[in-house]
Amino acid sequence: MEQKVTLKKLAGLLNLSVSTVSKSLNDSPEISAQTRSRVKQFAILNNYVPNGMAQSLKANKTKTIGVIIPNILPSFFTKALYGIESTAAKAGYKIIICISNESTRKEAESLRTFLNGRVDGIILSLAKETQQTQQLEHLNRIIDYGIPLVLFDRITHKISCDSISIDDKKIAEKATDEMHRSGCRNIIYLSTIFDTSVDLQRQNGYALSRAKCRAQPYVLHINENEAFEEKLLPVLAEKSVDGILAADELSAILSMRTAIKKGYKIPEDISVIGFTNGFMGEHFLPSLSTVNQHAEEQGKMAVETLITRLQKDQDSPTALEEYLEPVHHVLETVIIHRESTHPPVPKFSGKV
Amino acid sequence: MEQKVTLKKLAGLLNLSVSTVSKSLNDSPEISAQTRSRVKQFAILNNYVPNGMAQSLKANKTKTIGVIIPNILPSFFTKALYGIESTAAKAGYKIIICISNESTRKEAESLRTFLNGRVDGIILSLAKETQQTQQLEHLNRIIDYGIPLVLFDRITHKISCDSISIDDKKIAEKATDEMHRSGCRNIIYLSTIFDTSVDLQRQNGYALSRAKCRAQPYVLHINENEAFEEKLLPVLAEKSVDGILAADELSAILSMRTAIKKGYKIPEDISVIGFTNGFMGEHFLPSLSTVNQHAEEQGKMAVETLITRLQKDQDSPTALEEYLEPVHHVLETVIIHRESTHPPVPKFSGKV
DNA sequence: CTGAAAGCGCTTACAG
DNA sequence: CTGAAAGCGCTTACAG
Repeated sequence: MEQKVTLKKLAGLLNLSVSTVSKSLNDSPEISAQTRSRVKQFAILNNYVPNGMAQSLKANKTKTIGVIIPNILPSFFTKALYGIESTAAKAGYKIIICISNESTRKEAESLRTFLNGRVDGIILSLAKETQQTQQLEHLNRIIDYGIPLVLFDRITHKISCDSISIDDKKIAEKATDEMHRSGCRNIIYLSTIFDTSVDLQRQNGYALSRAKCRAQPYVLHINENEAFEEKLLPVLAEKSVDGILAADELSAILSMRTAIKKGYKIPEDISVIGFTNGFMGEHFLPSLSTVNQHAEEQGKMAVETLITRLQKDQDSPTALEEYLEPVHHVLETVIIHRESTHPPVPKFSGKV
Repeated sequence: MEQKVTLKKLAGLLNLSVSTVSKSLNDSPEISAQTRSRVKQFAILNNYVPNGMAQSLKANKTKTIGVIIPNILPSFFTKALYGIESTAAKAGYKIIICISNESTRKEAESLRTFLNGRVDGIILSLAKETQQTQQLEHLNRIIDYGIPLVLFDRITHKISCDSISIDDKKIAEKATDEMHRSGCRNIIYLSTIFDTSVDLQRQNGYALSRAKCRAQPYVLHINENEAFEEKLLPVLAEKSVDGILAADELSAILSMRTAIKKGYKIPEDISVIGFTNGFMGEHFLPSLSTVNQHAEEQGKMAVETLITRLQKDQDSPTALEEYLEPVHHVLETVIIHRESTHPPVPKFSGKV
């Protein structure tokens, strides 16, 4: 391991000034073509790599994005992260990732460390606890600080920043409608992610659909540490359930598993629609009909929105920034029909 | 968004020198207790956050770790990343993550950007292409540069650095042995990650076990874009397959799925053991018996090993470093028996 | 106990 | 076309 080679060292060896070397490497027209190429060759020869910390300090930007997600194991977040990483990489940005583990404290801590100038902007999906308690001071601090923030999936409109989401309410309503049209009469809503914004929206959409059919909505919340069988099976029996809208992939799979083990047939006895389009649902037997949340696309949009914001900040004086309204991207979603539901029945279109 | 508050600004407002303010905030005993607390209070009042870039530049360390993984979607890597993130966070390190997408070029590019001093050390699992072609120059460059590198899971011993892995050969042999003892006679080896180090090791272990039974090994490689049914079903029929050792979770699930759809019963007709302990295998019907690769633990060990190395580097003069031999941690693994295999038959222990 | 100065490795107006 | 100087925001020997 040799001593680190710096501009200064290069300059010494070349008998040039640090400025000239720096300008040459940055291809400044100020410097003669000859010197430029000489310096560049010499730099390569010496394995020179500019110090990113010094560059960032000088330029006051880091070309890195801070990403905070509540959890990495559900495939929605894994895929979103993939979308974020690949889009950021293409744009020349690095990503620093933090997992809040659904805890507001951890979320706030990660956010605080991002105040130190290591990231140009932040992409975040809120922790369950944050959405439950609505403690948002740590987010507002970031905004006050002037660090661009983009929320995705688990968002809030109580703070002023860009966001990416899907229309959870609308698609949940549609999914419930479709199950109803295919013959399901006793559809329940099942969730393990209760009190998140997405859960609430999906629940609303579900309730709306039920109301249209003058059916009583039934919402079942199961904790991750609770026994699925114990909570689910009594409900299936009592309510003669023939349709389940599950707010996340895991609970969709677990309910199919539980039902099948008990002797129910899917979709003959019970139809199931889940959220997120992950491997688990795709490869289960029967494969899961599901709302495609476009996880990767959400990640991609989050990065693009953030970068756009960063560029605007750069162009316009800080005062102008107040005029830049937050943008809220709502992605179109779609239901992927697979084996856990009956074939979809077309909507009655007599009116048209 | 106010102007950023710096030491200089603080010093101006307090009528103190920058040095005194800096020392106070760092609780230097040089400064009187009174001044210290006055400065600290004032700093909090002004929402002062030290600039991390400047600190890193000065200290020549960043408290961040670069992580390069080939792919983020397979649950092994998702879980490993989780282990890395949580362990790093506990130790006060941030992680920058890059996904090589199994490409040597991308791996090398990410590695090159890590040369710029943004990370203190690197954790990496090799891209498939890198393992196939054995191009390792980009890794050696990192070593020459003196940046500590820890390899995990997909490792190589051709470069001199720390590594974390499991004994893939031994556990594959054991898994095959167990299927044999439970009555399987025609066990095949199935993989979609061929030519990785782990695939080769598992194949070796499998072959060893087959040899002990004087049985012919049969290795089936399927590409991700190939139709699973077309490749697998003929083999199942021709070879009267009654056992499958699958080198990854996805191919284990896909083979169960394919076999079940064709009318085979699992484990009655065919036993299946997979690798990685992920949700998909855990919740499939039947649930998958699998080798626990301790993904999270590997991630954790990788971070701990790296941090140990960083501390050694700090303590010892560079010359001494040559004497610090690489350490290779090989984690103990275990087979988790679930529904895709017959209950394990105890090993014949007459010798004891 | 406090402060002036140098330096981490860069970039960039400004002089010559 | 080249270079000296200032500065990004910190820390830390060294003086006083």
